[in-house]
Amino acid sequence: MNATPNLAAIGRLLGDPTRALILEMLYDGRAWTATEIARAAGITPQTASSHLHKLVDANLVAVDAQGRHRYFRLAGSDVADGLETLSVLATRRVARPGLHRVRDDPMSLARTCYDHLAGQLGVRLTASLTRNGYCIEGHDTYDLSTSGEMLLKRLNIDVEQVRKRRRSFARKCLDWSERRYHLGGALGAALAGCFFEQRWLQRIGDSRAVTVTPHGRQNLKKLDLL
Amino acid sequence: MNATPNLAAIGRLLGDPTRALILEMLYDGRAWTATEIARAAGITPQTASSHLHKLVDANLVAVDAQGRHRYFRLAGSDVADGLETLSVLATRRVARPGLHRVRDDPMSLARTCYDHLAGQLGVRLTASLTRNGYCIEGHDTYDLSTSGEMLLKRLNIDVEQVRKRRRSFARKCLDWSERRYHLGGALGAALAGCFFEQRWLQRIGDSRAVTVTPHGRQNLKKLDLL
DNA sequence: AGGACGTTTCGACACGCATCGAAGTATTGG
DNA sequence: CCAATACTTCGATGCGTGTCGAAACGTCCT
Repeated sequence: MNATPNLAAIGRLLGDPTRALILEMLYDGRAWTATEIARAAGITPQTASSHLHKLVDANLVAVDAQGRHRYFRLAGSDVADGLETLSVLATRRVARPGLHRVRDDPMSLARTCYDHLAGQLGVRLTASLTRNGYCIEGHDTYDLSTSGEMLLKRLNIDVEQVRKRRRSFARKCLDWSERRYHLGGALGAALAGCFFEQRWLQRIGDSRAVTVTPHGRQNLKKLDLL
Repeated sequence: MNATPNLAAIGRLLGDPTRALILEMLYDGRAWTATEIARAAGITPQTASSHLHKLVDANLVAVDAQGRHRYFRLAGSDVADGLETLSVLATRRVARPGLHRVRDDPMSLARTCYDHLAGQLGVRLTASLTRNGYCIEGHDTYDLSTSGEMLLKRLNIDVEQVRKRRRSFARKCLDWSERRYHLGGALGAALAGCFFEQRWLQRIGDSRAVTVTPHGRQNLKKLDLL
């Protein structure tokens, strides 16, 4: 029998450039129709349909039928986590210690990783949180200090509510562009959600890339988070 | 630009059945020559060589040259971790809640996951450790209690030494066959190493599968770990 | 009911790539 | 220095599968 079941199968599934593109498009949790995806990927709808159903069969993608439209979305945040982990494996190919070039494209500067923040912004925010003692870095997680709880209170985030979620509270998520950890889990999602809600951050078009608004920069600096 | 760089590339790399087989063979950290791998995989040496060099180019596999022999091994434990994560994604395809059939092949019963224990045995040991209060389960990690430290002392494991390692101390590793967490990280490796050393466990042939020796079963029961 | 639109199925084609035989390059041992 | 062994390179072959056109199927709107 196979030691790692269907490893080849899942690899083949992710190995097609078009399917990888589709997964990237679904990465942030939003749902799209097959035709929209086809247009974005530069393929015909029937090709997109074929790919999407392979992904659905593998339970990586879920589909919601609404009338004649079918909305495809990632089956869960764990799929995004898995893909992010895989991206870390992928960047091993350019791993040259000491030769780390800073990249300045929007995606490397700031992006969403499913529902929390990644890229230089994500790593920098996380560093600020630990530097100011709001978060304490563990081996695989972060802990929230009492001052951290107060910070969240000031941001109108209900910490108890966040802790109750059926997922990791504050996991360390490895960043492929920075090759450093940033804050993920329910806490990371809550913070990112708050920033978007306050219009401190906004998405660049329809991509995963994110910019800090002037208003947001001002407030984040005031909190010594930037 | 690509959001998840080379996702398709790494996918294609893992997507070939033969390469997946090779990776499985290297999974436990041991090193093999191209010819040995070719024989095991049922392919010619030149085909194996081709595959191995693609894996080396991607930094997933490292090679040690010794005379006319070249020993290929996994580039690091993080590669094994990434592959295990991917296997979890792969098992989504059969995820039927409530329909979990117990599998009784050796690989599902007990195996190594790089350097710690997985399968039913790994999950069961981990459950015993937490049940007896030796370990406390966190969101992404385990913590060692004072009674747990004493247990390790009885097993002649130097906890301080293990803590010093540059890797997660006691991470939760998700098991593809059990779909439950088991103990990984430096602590998991130390425990597994101890058990092998004492001949409480032994490998089945050259596979990742493991059996508990009668002697081992007796001692593990005495410690209330089985 | 009929037209429009989104989606899926089918069949044909073409490209990519895994595979192997043959030959070439290292390294060891006599 | 030559034979033996391990490994690599090259070129040819064949299979798998991503792709799209054509057409069928559902659903919505008028």
